Amino acid sequence: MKAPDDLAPRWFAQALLAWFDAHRRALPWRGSPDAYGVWLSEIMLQQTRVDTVVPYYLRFLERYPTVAALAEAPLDEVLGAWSGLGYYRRARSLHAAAQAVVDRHGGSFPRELSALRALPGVGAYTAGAIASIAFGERTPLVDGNVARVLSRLFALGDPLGTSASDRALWATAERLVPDERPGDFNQALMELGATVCTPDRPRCERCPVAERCRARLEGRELELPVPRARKAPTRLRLVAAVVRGPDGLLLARRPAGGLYGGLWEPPMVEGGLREAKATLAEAGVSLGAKRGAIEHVLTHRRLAIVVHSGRVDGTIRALAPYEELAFVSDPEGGAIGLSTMAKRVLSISTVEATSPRAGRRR
DNA sequence: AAAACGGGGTG
DNA sequence: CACCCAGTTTT
Repeated sequence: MKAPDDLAPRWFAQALLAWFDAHRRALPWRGSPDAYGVWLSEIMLQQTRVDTVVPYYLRFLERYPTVAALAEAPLDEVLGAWSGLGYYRRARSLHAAAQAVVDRHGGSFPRELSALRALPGVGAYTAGAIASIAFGERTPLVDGNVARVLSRLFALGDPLGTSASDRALWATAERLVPDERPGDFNQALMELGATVCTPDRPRCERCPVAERCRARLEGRELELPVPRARKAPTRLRLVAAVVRGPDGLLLARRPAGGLYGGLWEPPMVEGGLREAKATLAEAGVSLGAKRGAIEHVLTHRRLAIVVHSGRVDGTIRALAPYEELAFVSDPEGGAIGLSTMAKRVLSISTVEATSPRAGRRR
């Protein structure tokens, strides 16, 4: 694979850095970045927008000022602070990585790419971000923004997400990243993608490198990058039982791996009402009146959830695949992890209690 | 190499 | 509604 050389790396870095110095957004993790802050922000920013991350980042930093403080916190509390951010495995990895930094690196982050890469939740992108931004190492990185910018600049036509595309993008990024200010350069590339070289309406008139952008010169900026093929989301029908007892709400904890791993929710089972009734009965929960229904949409899944009230008959028994069932007095207090989906199910039954006609929200 | 993994903003 | 976001991990 021949590296494109129609764009001189030095000129490119100079133009991009000058633009970045004039147009960079003021974000809470910028300024004088330490490895802990960079790492925390980068984990949160994985597949998550800047505006969404900012309040979580500030809250985390206040609650866990150091990596040691985070390492000592209970996992359930960290999941509680993460609730609503999504991709909950990140929170579990965050906690495990904090403990690894304390146990294996004496409480300070390593600066070698391989050591960073070995931390849970840290892949090629995040390792490159920490190494370049926090430690000034000449390390490339490729995220969604960089992929789009480079695809257009060099007219890279491989569909995103393929190994061919990955190879070309990382090789290109590696060639461009300068010895001086590699962290600023990487952030500038991402900033350009986020604010100028946007997916739908690129503002080429504001782009500092438009004069040497191949896609622009060929009038193909809207055709690149070629998106990866998308699979239709699978549909899932679920029945949820909202059980209120004297000690609070009956919640179930999901298994650590997989969807909503480690989070709590009202017990729910897959399938139709008849099937759900039988399964829940085995766990000692009997289903009452229907309270409403919601549809919760994920990237690759559509959950149709019918919400019933429920009652415990005698003793509660295990309910697969949940790890544990327990009555919780203050589910949204932050002591445990609760997904937005679970909160919606709970709000349905709460709203329903005072206003019987309330159906689907949003 | 492909699929799983959340949630929300945007046009 | 479709797309996509400062990706990583597992299969």
